[in-house]
Amino acid sequence: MPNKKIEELPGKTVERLSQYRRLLFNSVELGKTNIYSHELARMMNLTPVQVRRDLMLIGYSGSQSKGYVIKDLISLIGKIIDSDTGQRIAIMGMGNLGRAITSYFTGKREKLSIVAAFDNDPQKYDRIIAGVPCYHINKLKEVVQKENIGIAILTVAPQATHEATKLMLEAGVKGILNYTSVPVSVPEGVFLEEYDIITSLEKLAFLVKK
Amino acid sequence: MPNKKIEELPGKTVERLSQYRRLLFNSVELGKTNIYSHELARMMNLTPVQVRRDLMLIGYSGSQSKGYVIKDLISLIGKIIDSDTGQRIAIMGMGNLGRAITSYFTGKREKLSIVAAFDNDPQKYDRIIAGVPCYHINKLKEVVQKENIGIAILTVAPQATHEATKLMLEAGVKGILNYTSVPVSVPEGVFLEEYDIITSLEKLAFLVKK
DNA sequence: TTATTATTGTGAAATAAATTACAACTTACA
DNA sequence: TGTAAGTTGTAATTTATTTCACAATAATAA
Repeated sequence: MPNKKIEELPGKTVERLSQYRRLLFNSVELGKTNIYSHELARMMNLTPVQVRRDLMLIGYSGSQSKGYVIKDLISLIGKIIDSDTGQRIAIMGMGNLGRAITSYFTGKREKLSIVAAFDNDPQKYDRIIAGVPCYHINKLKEVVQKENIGIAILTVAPQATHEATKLMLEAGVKGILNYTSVPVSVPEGVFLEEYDIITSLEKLAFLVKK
Repeated sequence: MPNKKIEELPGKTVERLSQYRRLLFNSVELGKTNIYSHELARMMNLTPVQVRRDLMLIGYSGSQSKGYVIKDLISLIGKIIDSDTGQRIAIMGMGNLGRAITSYFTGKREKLSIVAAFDNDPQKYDRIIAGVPCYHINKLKEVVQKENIGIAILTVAPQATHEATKLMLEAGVKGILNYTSVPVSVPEGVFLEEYDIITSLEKLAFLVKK
């Protein structure tokens, strides 16, 4: 029976679901049809019980003899984490990192597409970069609304972070993925994920040093 | 009084310390000498009590009237998270993402430096890219040991992830920052941080959809 | 001097996430 | 048939992290 409160899934579980699905795609390509919790666990560097608990939370049941049916599981994870209509994404700042993320990402997910980029460098706007049309930021609100963009990825220079965030929020995006080194704030109802390379490296350096 | 067990700081606290320090550098440049927990909290999108607790955990005390002394705090955070001798880092895979990270990072931290890159594309190895010497992977072990590299950043293609990890572990790195979309495993005593763009976006899309 | 306000420091409680322990089921096969 | 091995599902516990509640302190102004 599916969980009554699927929207209350732990954040960590949601992250792992995304990764399970990716590994399951690979397994399908290798011709597998079923998979055990311990196989998924080993691929992800987790314990089998963690895998089973995550799947329990989304209401999926396997069989004791065959484990989980891969294609059903892929499809259920899709129902839970994908938006029905697809999510449209904008990338703010077409520097090295912006371009790298755009090329890396494009075409990887049917339900998630980067449909616009913004920059204020004349070398960049009014052309197509990494397969995505790049606009001057004075067109931001118009494009975000016309293209129905719900998520923004920030890859601008540190000093431009707050202005970029402000523009995106005014244009109405509901989620921000911040890759700059500057923390940002968002109002109630908007979601934020922040990943900063320097922080990650400093944390690792701390752990290694101990 | 400094915490007896500084090496048992919560991981989240370590991450925030890195970010506090960065914001404190900015504040110093703006001419500030002291700062209150609520100011730091607002800049980081946290509660003041969380800031105070983090500082408590590292054994730093402020004053009720003046708050915290910025330069002392910067220096204490440095003592805790920086390695005395500095940490040397290698980047594995000089594609778009590898180059973007290298250029973004270079020179940002005195105690952390990217000193080598590895790739197996003849267009890339045996030259300097983004300011860093790039070697063929058959020189990996030699260079890692000679350069005393303790941390590796993985930015290779998905299918190369496991081989890249294996080589780095054999060469003796103690920390891996994995930016590929493939989960990796590390043995006891090696630290791992994983950040995958697709997972982050899928998580955001899930949150936005709710 | 005393009350008021703003701050830090921290024990205790609440919340989030991972792990343990084990019941229940299925298959293989002695 | 019975039992051993391997699996899933989940309650209970443990661990990690955040938040609440409030005591203590310092500065300010009545």
